[in-house]
Amino acid sequence: MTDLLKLDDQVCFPLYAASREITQLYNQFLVELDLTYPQYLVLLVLWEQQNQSVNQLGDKLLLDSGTLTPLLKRMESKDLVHRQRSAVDERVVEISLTYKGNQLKDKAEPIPTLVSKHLGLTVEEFETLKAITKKILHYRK
Amino acid sequence: MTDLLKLDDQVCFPLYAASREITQLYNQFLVELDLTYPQYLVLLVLWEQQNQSVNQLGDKLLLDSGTLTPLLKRMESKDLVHRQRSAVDERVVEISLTYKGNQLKDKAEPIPTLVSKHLGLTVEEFETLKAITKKILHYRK
DNA sequence: ACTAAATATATTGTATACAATCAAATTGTT
DNA sequence: AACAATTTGATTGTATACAATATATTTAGT
Repeated sequence: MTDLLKLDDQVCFPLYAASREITQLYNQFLVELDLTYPQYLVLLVLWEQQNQSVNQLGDKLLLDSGTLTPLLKRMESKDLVHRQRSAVDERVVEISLTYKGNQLKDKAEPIPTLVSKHLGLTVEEFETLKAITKKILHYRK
Repeated sequence: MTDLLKLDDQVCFPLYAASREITQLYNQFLVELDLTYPQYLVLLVLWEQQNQSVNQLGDKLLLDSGTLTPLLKRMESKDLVHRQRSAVDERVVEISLTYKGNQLKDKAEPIPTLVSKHLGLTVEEFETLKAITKKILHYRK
């Protein structure tokens, strides 16, 4: 039987390495926009819905406040987002896009296509990969 | 047509999130062995071949010295590995397993199976995921 | 109204990642 | 041999990740 502890037989390692690989690939394009991949993800979520709490962002990106708070502060210092305490509930911090943050959407538009081309996967492979990784995420709690 | 910038349509985000998810899952089991997931990966490689340079580890794990050097020093301080300059080439640092690092293999053996069960993917899904992520890694240069 | 529990974010501490730079050692060429 | 180019790790600086804890606020139960 195969050795359970052989690096080459594990699924988790290529997944882990491929994830880093793609992040680096994105970063190559994002550096022109002075963005990192996680910052770009925050913008994706905000472009879909202008105003969201830290909590809502964390739910969608599966990131906790220990990651998001400093990340959002860096984005605020780059004038990409506003951070403001909710008047209704003082515990909530509302994140909204600045003009600059909004404007970046056009420049970001071509990036997913560029990344896809670099990866060289077929359409079926993309769909399969998306389906399986989403299935993994559904088993969390 | 679909919005290219919708989070839910991107492949890269579920891959990124699933990778973090699996790392956390591994860490839940590895914390008993006082290991992190990247440290466990280093041990995987060393269990296959007792003695390797930092460079060889980096080639296999696709990590650079900026990550590996401090990681290996932490592992050295936990008495899991030895770090020693090569006598043949003084630039090379040879990493070898300590007795303790060797002994951990038995305790680590059941972990991949436990993780697999938690993920709840079929055998076909595992194989497909492995194949696609490995394909992604082959496009690096 | 009072107070315990729950919620939302922030902080702290540790551990990756990785780009960029540096330094030492080795190799290749003349 | 002399020396430029290459190789190998280490270092520095910045940016995630995330567990654990802390703090402020709100909600719920009596």
